[in-house]
Amino acid sequence: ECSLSSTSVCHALGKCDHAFLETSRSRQITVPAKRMLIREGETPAEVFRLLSGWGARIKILADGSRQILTFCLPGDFLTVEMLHDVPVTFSVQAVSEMTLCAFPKKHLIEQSFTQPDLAAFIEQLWAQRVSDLEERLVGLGRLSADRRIAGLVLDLHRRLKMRGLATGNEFAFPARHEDIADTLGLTPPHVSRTLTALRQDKLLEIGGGRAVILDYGGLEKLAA
Amino acid sequence: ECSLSSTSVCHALGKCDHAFLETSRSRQITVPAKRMLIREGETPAEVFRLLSGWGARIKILADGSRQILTFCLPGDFLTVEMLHDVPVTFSVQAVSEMTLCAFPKKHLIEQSFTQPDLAAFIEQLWAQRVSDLEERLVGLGRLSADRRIAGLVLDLHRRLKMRGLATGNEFAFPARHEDIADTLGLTPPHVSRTLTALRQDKLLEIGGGRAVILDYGGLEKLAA
DNA sequence: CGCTTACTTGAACTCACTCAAAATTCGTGG
DNA sequence: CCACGAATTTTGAGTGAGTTCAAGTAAGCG
Repeated sequence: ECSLSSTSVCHALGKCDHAFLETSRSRQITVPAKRMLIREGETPAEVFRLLSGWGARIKILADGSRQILTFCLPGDFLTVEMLHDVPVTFSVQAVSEMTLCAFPKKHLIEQSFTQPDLAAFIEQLWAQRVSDLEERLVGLGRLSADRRIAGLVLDLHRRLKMRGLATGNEFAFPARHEDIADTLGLTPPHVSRTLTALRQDKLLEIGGGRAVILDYGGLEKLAA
Repeated sequence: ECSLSSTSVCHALGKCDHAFLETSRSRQITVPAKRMLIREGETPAEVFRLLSGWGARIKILADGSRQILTFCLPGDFLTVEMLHDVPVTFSVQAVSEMTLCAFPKKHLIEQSFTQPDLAAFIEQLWAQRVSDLEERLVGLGRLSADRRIAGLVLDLHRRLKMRGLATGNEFAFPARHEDIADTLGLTPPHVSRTLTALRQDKLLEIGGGRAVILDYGGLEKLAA
C-alpha cells in the first residue's frame, strides 16, 4: 500500500504540495528484471511510480537494436502523460527487479479540475524530462565515449543523491554494460574498455552492481 | 498584427480551440539570420511564435561548439514554458531571417485559471517536443550519417507539409551544412560528402536554399 | 558441478574526423 | 550589371575513435 507522497523517495521530492494525491488508492506491483512493462503505442490506464529498482524508457529500432532514452530511478514516474489518454511513444523495460505503485489515471484527471496546482506540477515534470533529454542529446552528438560515461554516471549520482539513495560517492548500479552501451550509443566491448581506462585513471569504478566515484572533480572535468 | 490563431499556419494546427487566445494583444518582430534571440538561462517574459523563417534551439558547449536541439519552423513556439517563469534551458538562434509574434506570458497565466483546455493544449506541446527529442536521440545514438540526414529531412518535410509549407516533395531549406552538422553530430565536410552521395543515388537534392526529395520511398527505407 | 549470462581482451576494419586548399555561391557597393 | 570580398561548399589525404567478430574468462545459479 502506497500513495504518491507516503514514501521516503516522494518526500525527498519536496516542494510540490501533492497532499491531494494521497487520497488516490493505488496498487503495488513487482516486475522482474528485463521484463517489458509498457510497450510503445499502448495507452496505459494507470500512471506508475517507481519505488525500488531501475527501469529504462526504450525504443526498439527496425533492425532490432535498442536505444535507451533514460533510466528511471526510484521516485520517478515511468510516464508523464497524466492528463491525456494518448499512446506512449516508448516502451518501458525493467533493468533490475522493480517494485512500483500504480495510480488510475482517471483519478488524476478528475482532480486536475479542482487542483490548479496539478497543472503546474505536471509542467515541472515535463520540463525536467525535456531538459534531461536535451542534455543527453548534446552528449550523444559531440562527446567521446569516456566523456559520455562520465556524464551519465554523474547524472545518475545527482538524481540518486537528491532522493537519498547514494551514500557519499557510492551507489547501487544494477545496469549492465549492454544497458550503458544502449544508452550512450556505444557497444558493450567498448564500454568495457572505457570503464577499464577510467578505473586505471582512478576516476570511477563500476562493477558488482555498485558504482564508486573515486575522483568527483576529475570526473566532472572530464564530462564538462 | 497577429494573434495565436489568426495566421494560416495556426489554422493548420487545427483541433485545439484557442479562440480565447485571440484576445491577447501581441507585437510582431523581425530577427536577422544568425542573430541570437534568447539566451540559455534567461527568463523571457514573452512567448514567441514563429511566423516565417527557421530558428534553432541550441546549446553552446564548454569548448565553444554548438549543438542544435531542434529546428523551429513557422507555426512553432520557440519556447514551451508558458505557465512558469523558469529560465530556459537553451538558446534560440535565427537560422534564416525570422518574423515572429510575441505574447506576454502573464496573459497566458491569467487565462490558464479560467481555461481548463489550456493545460491540455500545453501538455500536447510538451508531449510533441519530447517525442521529437526522443526521435532525435535514437538517430544520434544508432544511425550512420546518411540515415541521420534522411531522417532529419523526412521529419522537416512532414512538419512543413502539416502546415502547408511544402508543395509535393519540395520545400524551402534555408539551413546551411554547418546547421545540419550541428544538428546531427557531424562535420560540414562530411555533410557535403553525404549529400553528394544521396544526390548521386537519386534520393535527395539539397542546394540553393531548397530541398527536393527525389525518392520518398527510398529515403524512408534508408531512414528506417 | 555444469550451464548460462556477463564481462574482458584481441585484431582487423570502417566510418567519420581533421586539416588544408580549391572552387563555388552570395552579398554588396561601384 | 558587373566586380570584388566574404561566406559557404566541395574535394583530398591522412588519422583515429569506435566497431565487428571472435575467442576466452569470470561470475552467478540451478
